[in-house]
Amino acid sequence: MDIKTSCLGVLALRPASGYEIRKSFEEGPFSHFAEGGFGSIYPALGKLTAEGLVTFEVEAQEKRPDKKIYQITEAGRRALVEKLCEKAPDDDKYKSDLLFMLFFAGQLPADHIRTVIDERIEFYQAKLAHLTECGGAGDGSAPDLVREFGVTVYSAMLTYLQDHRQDFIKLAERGTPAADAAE
Amino acid sequence: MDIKTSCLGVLALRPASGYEIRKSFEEGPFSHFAEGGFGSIYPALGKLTAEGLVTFEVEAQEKRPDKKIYQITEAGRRALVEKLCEKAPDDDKYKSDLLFMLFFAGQLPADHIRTVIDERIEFYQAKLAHLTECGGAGDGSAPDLVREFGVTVYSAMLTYLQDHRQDFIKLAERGTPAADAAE
DNA sequence: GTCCGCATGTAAGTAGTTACATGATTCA
DNA sequence: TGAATCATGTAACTACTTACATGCGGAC
Repeated sequence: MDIKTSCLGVLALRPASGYEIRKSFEEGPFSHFAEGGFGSIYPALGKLTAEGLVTFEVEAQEKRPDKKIYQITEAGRRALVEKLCEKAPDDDKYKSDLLFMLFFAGQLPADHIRTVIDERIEFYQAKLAHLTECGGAGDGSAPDLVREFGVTVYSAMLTYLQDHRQDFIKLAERGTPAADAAE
Repeated sequence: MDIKTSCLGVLALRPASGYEIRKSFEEGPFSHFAEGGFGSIYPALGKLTAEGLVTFEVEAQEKRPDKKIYQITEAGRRALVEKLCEKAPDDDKYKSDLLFMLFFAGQLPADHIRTVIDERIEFYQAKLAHLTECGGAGDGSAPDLVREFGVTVYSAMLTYLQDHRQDFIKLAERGTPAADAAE
């Protein structure tokens, strides 16, 4: 999702500063679909303000730059709904750099394959742990259902990687050219 | 994966023209991780040629622009391996516009939710059909294993959507604000 | 005493998308 | 007759990333 809509999404839940928006991209419920650094968030908030989709209040702080607390406006909520109602493109075309790499497992060093798979397994385990622990009580709310989706997908990928880790490593050790079996 | 590496990946399997590379982004085994239109492919091939990573031969055609058949060089193969050995970033952070939208199911029209979910279910079914029918014979090659990964992931997402279609539609009908249950 | 968290922002650069430009052939 | 496939490419634009700029306070 584009950065302006992502910011609007976060602000639809509660007012926040640019810094807090960034944090919620990393930790909160939005960490599964949004991303962006300060270099994109601050300009985005500026544009949203200019368009009247958000407003902000300055909270003075000692020894730190003043904090700007952004709040979504009614127009902002309408804009968010409008954006979300635009026909969803074929986003979830599953584009994965890991898969791209594994496709060429036969031409790559076995050590590299092993390392990357193990790192990814750990990553998925951490994601799942996070999703499970901080998860809602299965209350059927939208955020909870979306969380469950994440659990489903990450579990599937984790299981697959664990089951096929050895297969990929063997391919790398043997050196099987990917071209032979390509469609 | 960036466009230059994607092109190199396709050419590592067989020589191809820019037009054919585009097709393989849509249909071939690369359709799960690569994408890009002519506007990015042709400039990328130009740069790869300048860097000596690919070469091309012109195949004259009547009544059509001459076809340029690109071929990967040894340096190109080395560059591909090098690129694939660069530490894979946290790419597979599962970023999904569908999930972003469903997170706000309570604020959106039920019709929209229904349509989008149904479209996505069909999309996954088509993907799975394609992966199953044109799939390798379970020969354990890298492309085959990667195909299997695709089947695993798409199946998981399909099942989830089918199981929770009604839940999301009900949320939209009732109008449950997402904010209430947010982390 | 060095790194991390808090807090904002700008400037330059990269990479990719979209629209345009051209044009024959084949299929419905 | 209209759309899709084949075939290449450029120009303008959009959007995002990375690096820079500043600086206190607290933890290790």
